[in-house]
Amino acid sequence: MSVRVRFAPSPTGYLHVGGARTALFNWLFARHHGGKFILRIEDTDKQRNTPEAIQVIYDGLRWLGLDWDEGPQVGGDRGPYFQTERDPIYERYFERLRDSGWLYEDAGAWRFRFARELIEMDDLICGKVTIDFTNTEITPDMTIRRPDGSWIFHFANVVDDLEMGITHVIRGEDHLSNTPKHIQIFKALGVEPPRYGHIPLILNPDGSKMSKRDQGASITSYIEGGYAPEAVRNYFCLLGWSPKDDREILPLEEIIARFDVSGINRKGAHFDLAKCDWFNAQYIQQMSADRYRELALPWLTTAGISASPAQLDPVLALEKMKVTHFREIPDRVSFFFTEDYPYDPAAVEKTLRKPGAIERLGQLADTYSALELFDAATLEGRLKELAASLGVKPAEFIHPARVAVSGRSVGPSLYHMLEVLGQARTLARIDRTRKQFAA
RNA sequence: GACCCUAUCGUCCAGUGGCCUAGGACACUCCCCUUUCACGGGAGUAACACGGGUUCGAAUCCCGUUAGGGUCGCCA
Repeated sequence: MSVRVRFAPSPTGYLHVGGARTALFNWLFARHHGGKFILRIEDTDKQRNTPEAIQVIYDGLRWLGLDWDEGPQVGGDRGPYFQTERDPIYERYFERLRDSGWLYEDAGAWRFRFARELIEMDDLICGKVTIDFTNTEITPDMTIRRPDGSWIFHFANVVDDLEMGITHVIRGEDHLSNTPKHIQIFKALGVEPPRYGHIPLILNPDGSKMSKRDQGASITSYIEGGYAPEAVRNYFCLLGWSPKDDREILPLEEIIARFDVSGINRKGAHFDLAKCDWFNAQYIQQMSADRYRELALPWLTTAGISASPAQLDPVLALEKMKVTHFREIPDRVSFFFTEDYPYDPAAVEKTLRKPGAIERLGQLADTYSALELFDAATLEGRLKELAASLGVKPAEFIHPARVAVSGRSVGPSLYHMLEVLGQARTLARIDRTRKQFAA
């Protein structure tokens, strides 16, 4: 029997990291086993059910690279994939249950009469769990249909999993206590329930339950925060799962090959954005120039910077080892793309106003204007020679030069920065700076 | 409150009875590299929740306690 798993979010207007991680584990499970990953939208809560809220789910999953084999937008022969469109199916199962005596009416609502017995389940992650249904006080019967005819989650969820041929239900631990109830319905229907695996929840750094407002809780915050999806996905994979060999940066193909539900931890994981940031920086460092530019481009465009790949790549390369989030890039490289860059007042005060600084800029410009080869190594050699010949430290030239051409006291390696800037622009910038800050 | 799950450095993981004076990573501190900021390299601080068993031997198995989380809806 081939594996069929599903991610069944309800549209709430955002995609929670916990949900995304659940989707990711289902997806990995499906890909590992060559099965199907199905997306089903549990949109029975009419108030929150908006096109925008559903779009957020699509966007989040697609961003993380979690493509679904069946579901909205891609179709499939077990649809429809929106619960609001599955009424006739629920009706059919409802009648079946009612006619075989499992249901009874109570104040207009329909309730499912639990079998009063012990329900044993063998969870893929938590192991054997037994729930005692013999006490009606502790486990009262369950409503499955409201007086207005609408369906309760437990019922619709079970019917959908059954109808869609779901073989493994991998979901958050918050459903662990619900599962025996679901198994009861499967048994009443005379159907073998799927295998269940409950993954631990993701907690805030302080151990509290992560909710909407918490930092890093929403997938949108990663999309808008300048993260590389492959980095975030890699970090999420390691939240509750590991390859067992201490490696952390892993290519997706390898994760798919090694992923296994039995390797999922039973302990809730505290979310650590600092580590997620580290993954992002690592991925950026190891990224191809094309991918790096591709991810940087939207940020540059938004900042009003437009240039050809040929112009962009050398500049971006200068910052590759320093960037943690793509959103930092426009600010880091802006001075390359305008001659009207601002001078940081603190840098001016500390460096350009230093006695002799402007004069040294003139000496450096003289040296550099004579150069025929304007590459980093030459630039460094000449600057150091110049400093030595005048008996001053290279820093006396380096710092003013940096401020002169960039307006800042921090930035890329000076010589590489000048090489990328080119001789003409370098000399023009030094010249203009000298005039502007001449004593 | 009842029921269920869980319990190794601050955090994420490794560890499934002897290889553990507990390993890796993030974060933090220090050093090196670098006359910027980073990257990189090196070093360091830091944990088996507690109490009982079982065993020649326990982080690993059992019981209890404590703590954390989850579920108890005509929400999903």
